Amino acid sequence: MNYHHTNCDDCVVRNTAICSALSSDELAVLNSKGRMHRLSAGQTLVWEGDESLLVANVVEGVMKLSTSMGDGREQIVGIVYPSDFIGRPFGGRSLHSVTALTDAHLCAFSRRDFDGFAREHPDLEHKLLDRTLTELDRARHWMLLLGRKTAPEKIATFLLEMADRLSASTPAAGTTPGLFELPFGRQQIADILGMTIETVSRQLSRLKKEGIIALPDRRHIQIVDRDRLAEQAEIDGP
Amino acid sequence: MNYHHTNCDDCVVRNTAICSALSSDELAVLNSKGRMHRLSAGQTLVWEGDESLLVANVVEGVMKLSTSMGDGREQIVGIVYPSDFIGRPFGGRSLHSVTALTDAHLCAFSRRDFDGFAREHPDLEHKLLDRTLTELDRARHWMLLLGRKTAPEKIATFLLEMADRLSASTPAAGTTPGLFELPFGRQQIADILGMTIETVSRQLSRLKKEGIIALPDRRHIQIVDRDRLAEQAEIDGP
DNA sequence: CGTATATTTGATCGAGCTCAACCAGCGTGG
DNA sequence: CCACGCTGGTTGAGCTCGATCAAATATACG
Repeated sequence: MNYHHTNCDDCVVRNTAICSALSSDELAVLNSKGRMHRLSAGQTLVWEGDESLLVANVVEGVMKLSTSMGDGREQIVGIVYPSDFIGRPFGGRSLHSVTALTDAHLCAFSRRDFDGFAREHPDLEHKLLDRTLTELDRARHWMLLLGRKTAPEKIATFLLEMADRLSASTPAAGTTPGLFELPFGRQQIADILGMTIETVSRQLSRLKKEGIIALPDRRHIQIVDRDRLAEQAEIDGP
Repeated sequence: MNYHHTNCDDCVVRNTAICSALSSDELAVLNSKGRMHRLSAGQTLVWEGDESLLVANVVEGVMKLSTSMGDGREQIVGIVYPSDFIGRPFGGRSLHSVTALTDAHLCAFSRRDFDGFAREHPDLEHKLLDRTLTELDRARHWMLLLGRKTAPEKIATFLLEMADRLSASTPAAGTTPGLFELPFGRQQIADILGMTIETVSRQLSRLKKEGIIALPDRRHIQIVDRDRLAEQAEIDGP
């Protein structure tokens, strides 16, 4: 069996996802419409251009949002972490694919059900609005990186952002500071930063040689000299 | 005098801006908190990093949202047309500057007033949410262009998008089809597409030489062969 | 008209892409 | 156990697209 109902009381994102806008009673109603959904790494939940049929909260795992061109060029346009919301409520079709990068765990709803419920619960819509505004800020900020930063700047910015985003979720906090596990391979880093896999690899090798980072294995990065990395990111803003 | 109250009944964006969610009575209340604000071309309303103190509907004119780096590199992250909403409601600071590209006409509110009013009017928040979701889709879609498209593809995509966006607003529809007026100079096109002014100029010259577009003057573009232009844009999606 | 500003065009350079070989880890089966 | 192949990552060599530097031309404006 691939999905089933669950009790929100046990939910690890109960207080961080948009559900936090709801009382226990309201949550019970929403819960009756939702289903737990498990995805394995690499599985795609929604394809670019699909009609938007479902929305979900991410409970566990990391996902990517991506668009691609006819010839295979791909751009990752968003990374989604636990307690984030995915899907396009209120009509329309999805303009990007949604794919699991790790095994993932979603709390999913049919868009129809969710739309109806949301319209009756302004606090929920408010939370969603707040989140969407933040995502929009984030996306626009990333446009600066894609349009104007050089390869060294892109990599440095990326590593700093990942360190912040993943430090919380990484294993025991007791481990080496600055160490984290990337939920993606080199090609995906390239697709996030708008460059090629070779350039990503070369830039990482360079940072390693310069002693700014260490690369314990394919998937782990350790930031050794955060200050020098920040220099390379060329902090923005006038 | 730079701004004053106005009557929403005469407002040209009354039925297209988020105000369309409100009844006349509600609108009267909101109106009492708002002020008409005029900006001249080039004026900046909000600076990157500023605390978010005001929000507004654009009534007339075109504006840009932009972020920039210490050394002057700039990326335009959004273009705002009449009936669009600007500003960052619900706390936080603005991550991008907001600047008028043409003389503009805003219906502005203090963020505090707006936040309070919005929270009491779910329909207004809903409209805003819908708009924000659309903007987020648009921004993410643009990330594909910035990260993965070549210069010819960027220019072609840009011209097609501008033709669609501006055809409505351009003077009498009776004019030559495919002709429109750009509200920006070459440097701004470059800052939208993440390239240099020289490359923009060269690409436009090439399209002209190939007979795909005509350039009546600095600010006007006429699309002569839409099909061939669309070819060059390399339509995306798998 | 003359001066400041925007745009085009030309010539050259180099960051990052492409093509290609190489290498490390790792699961499979002889 | 070790050879094998497979996937994913690294490294090298050369080339290309778009950036940079520089100059010429067009347009606006007093």
